[in-house]
Amino acid sequence: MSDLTEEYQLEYFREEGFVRRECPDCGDHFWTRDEERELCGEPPCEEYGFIDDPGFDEAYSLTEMREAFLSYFEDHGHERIDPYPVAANRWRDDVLLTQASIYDFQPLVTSGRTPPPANPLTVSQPCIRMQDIDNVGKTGRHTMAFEMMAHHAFNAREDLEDPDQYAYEGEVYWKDRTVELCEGLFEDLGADIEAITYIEDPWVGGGNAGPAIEVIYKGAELATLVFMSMEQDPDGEYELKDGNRYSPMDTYIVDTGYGLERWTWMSQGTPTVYEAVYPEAIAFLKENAGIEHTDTQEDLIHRAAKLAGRMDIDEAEDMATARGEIADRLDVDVERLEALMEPLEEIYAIADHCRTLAYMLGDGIVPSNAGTGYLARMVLRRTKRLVDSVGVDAPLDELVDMQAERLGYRNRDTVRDIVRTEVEKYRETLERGGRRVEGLAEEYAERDDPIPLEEIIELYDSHGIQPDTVEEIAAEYGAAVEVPDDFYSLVASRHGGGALDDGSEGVDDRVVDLPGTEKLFYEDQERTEFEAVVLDVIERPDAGEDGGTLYDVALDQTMFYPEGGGQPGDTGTLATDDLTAEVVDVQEADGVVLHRADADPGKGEFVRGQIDATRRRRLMRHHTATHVIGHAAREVLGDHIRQAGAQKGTESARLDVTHYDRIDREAVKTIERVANDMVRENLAVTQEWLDRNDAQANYGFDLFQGGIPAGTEVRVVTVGDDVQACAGTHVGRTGELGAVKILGTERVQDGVERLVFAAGDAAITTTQRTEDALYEAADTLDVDPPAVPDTAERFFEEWKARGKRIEELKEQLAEARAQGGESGEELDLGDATAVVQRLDADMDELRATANALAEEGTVAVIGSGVDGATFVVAVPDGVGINAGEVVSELAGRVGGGGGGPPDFAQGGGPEAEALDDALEDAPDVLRRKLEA
RNA sequence: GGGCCCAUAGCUCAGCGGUAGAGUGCCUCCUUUGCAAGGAGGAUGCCCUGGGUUCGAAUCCCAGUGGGUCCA
Repeated sequence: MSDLTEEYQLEYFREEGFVRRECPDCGDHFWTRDEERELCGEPPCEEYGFIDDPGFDEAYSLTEMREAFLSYFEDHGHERIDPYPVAANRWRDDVLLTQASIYDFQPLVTSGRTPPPANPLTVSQPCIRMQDIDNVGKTGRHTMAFEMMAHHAFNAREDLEDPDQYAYEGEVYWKDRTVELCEGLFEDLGADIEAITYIEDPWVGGGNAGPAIEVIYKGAELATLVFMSMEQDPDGEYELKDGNRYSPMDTYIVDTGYGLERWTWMSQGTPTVYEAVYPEAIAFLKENAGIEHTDTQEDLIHRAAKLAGRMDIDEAEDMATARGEIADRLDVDVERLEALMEPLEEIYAIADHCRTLAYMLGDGIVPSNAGTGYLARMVLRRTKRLVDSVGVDAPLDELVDMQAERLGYRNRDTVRDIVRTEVEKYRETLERGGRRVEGLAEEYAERDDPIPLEEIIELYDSHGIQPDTVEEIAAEYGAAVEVPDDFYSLVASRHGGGALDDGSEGVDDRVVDLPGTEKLFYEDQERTEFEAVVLDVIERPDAGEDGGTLYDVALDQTMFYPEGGGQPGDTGTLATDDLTAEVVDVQEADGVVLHRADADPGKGEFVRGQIDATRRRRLMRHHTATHVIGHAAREVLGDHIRQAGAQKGTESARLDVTHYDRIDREAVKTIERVANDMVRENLAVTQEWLDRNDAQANYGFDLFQGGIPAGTEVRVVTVGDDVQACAGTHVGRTGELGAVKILGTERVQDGVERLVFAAGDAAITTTQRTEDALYEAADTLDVDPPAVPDTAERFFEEWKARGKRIEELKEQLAEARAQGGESGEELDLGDATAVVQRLDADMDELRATANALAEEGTVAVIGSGVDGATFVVAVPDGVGINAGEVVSELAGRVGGGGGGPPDFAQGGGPEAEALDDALEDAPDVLRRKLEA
């Protein structure tokens, strides 16, 4: 077994006269030009040495520093590329947010399947790390949003037998050049390169690993140089810090990260990073919140900030303890320090959070209850709480907009609209929650009990109310609340970890060995017949719907479109001279199209393929219509509209789009109109294979609506102004759609709306179905279709009025019966009288009659033979008979049951024929109950 | 992607197998006529939709629709 020590013996270090040392404090090995140096230079071994003593020649703003970095690397042979969105889930499904520049190139570029946009390249990539959220503002150095400046080089081993297997070849540069470039940058900025230390710190992550170097200057880690060159391998020769074994890869990648904010901070030497990065925002917020400091206070803040930078808040779990220690060192009162620092910390956090929101919303993330949208919602709500707590009265959308403007976003109106909508939603949630808590607090305060933990968890988990909010409100009502320290892990335990089902079917070995199928459907989308050779037939382990055996037939070429991109696979037939096999489904695995058929045409046979042309045409129309609808929706609702999913069928299709509000009827009609304008213009639908990096550079990230495909080339489908990477089949011109009809919308989740629509003959069919329903309703009401709404309303109103009238009449009837003589025979029970009567009416009438009798002071036993046998028994006040018991006994005789309160009960059973017998026994039952 | 919660009068909600309720708003009258006035009376419900269980469902079960919320 070997470790990575050898990997750090750089030619560059030798030539430049570096020495390798071991830090006596932390034990790390590092390289330095300074022979006298003992410590590694990284906190906590050493302190920040740049506060009030900047490490570069000049002070740089964020923008200036970014430009200095990018142009330095441009001057040294790197191509500058545009940053990617912060929503990393737009090109990979394993993460939500972009947390490092290398995320831009995972997994397709790093694995060598897709070429990088340039090589070598430099980028300043906006990143968001939610992990640090609690530290933001407090430590002086943590930010949630940051830009990772980077230079990357993608190398492939030069001694490979088959260099073509990767999308890039040969070595661009490796470790020596990387360190040299890094040091050159320091020199350019006027740093004292003698003071830089390079700490050996092997990197492991996501199945890859390699040597890495932390670059420390004046106590701050300014860069990390990662040399990704190994992959996890049980038989690998290197065992690394995660306990796994690794072996070298064919590709090796220079992955660097330079924190833009830290470099800017270093150049200014301000007490905290925030003052260096957001000077305008902080000045604005301070003024708005009315925060002013005397010179002595200012001095104290300055001294406290320096100490805050030294504290490792991650380890000092408890903020209060950390604060206490700082107060001790400064020899001031903790309360005084806290009163001074807390508003400032909140303002720092607000500035950072607003920038985070600007990135998220500007890049098209729509707040939601799921995915990245949920993270955006969390940040927004947290920010709103901070803004309220510190007393800033500027609307949140304005604060976010300030950052969006600075970052150069163009969709600022939409961003503001989203923020306003979200703030309003949050307000409603708080209001709802507040009422709920008040109710609970009152209840428990009355009983003098503390509000149980279960309730607190329920309030948070189901209603989104923070425990401290509950405490606040509860205190007003004098109710106690106990929130344990591990509250949030208790909540987490409520969400039992569901087992991940990995949907990967596992590709059959025989399929892997087959050559990729030639896809004829891209060459001519109108053709429906073809001839092919059967390369292999694999019997499916699972039977078809009717129990018959199914076979996966692989051909050398095919017209059958395999399921993909929301378009179902084609159906049709494969015929030899001897038999015709029905193709019920078509899938693709590893480049091989598998025709799932109900018969085995025989390996090596010639087959004539015929696809179901009508079905295919409908699917094609719906696929093109999906692009048209998506484009129309974006035009009508805004640029944040993106595809969140799609499914095409023969009768209709659906497109899920990201949107922060319900799509109302008016918007639906407008989208429908715009879509049909596109149809009437009869736009050409073109399909071409383009170099992916060119296409991405031309059309931007919005090109990829339905996921990111691998490869050097992408298939691009253009419909008018709409351009998308798409592998599906399409009609030639939009005119072939005939008409597009939106059938409805539904909310899939918060922030995602589903548009259901139909095109062509399907649009006609579905519209006719809706019309049929209307005509039928009109026919029933005996009016013309346009009169249906008014008539329906009138009928409904009348129906309700009639119901009320009937109620009234039943009451009157009941009273008349009770007072009139027809109320059966009276029965003397001694203390009271009773009436036993059969009255074939519904339950309402029975109840009314029994009540009326009871009000007259008579015990009432009424039985009905309508719909089985039912009884109602009413007992006046002061009579010692339990109505429930009487009913229970009577109902038992008709095969049922019953019950109710002692003064009024009802019941019944299915045996109507036993009703009269039961009523005859009723007087006996009453007497017995009275005696009991 | 998963979990949990909710749907009842115009509004806010209670009721959780046995005659649909409260507060507020609304209408009428009285007392008054100043800042959330007081008193008396009254009207207002497909208890979200569809199935099921039951003698009986607003109430229990299942599905759907609409909303809320937490987690990854």
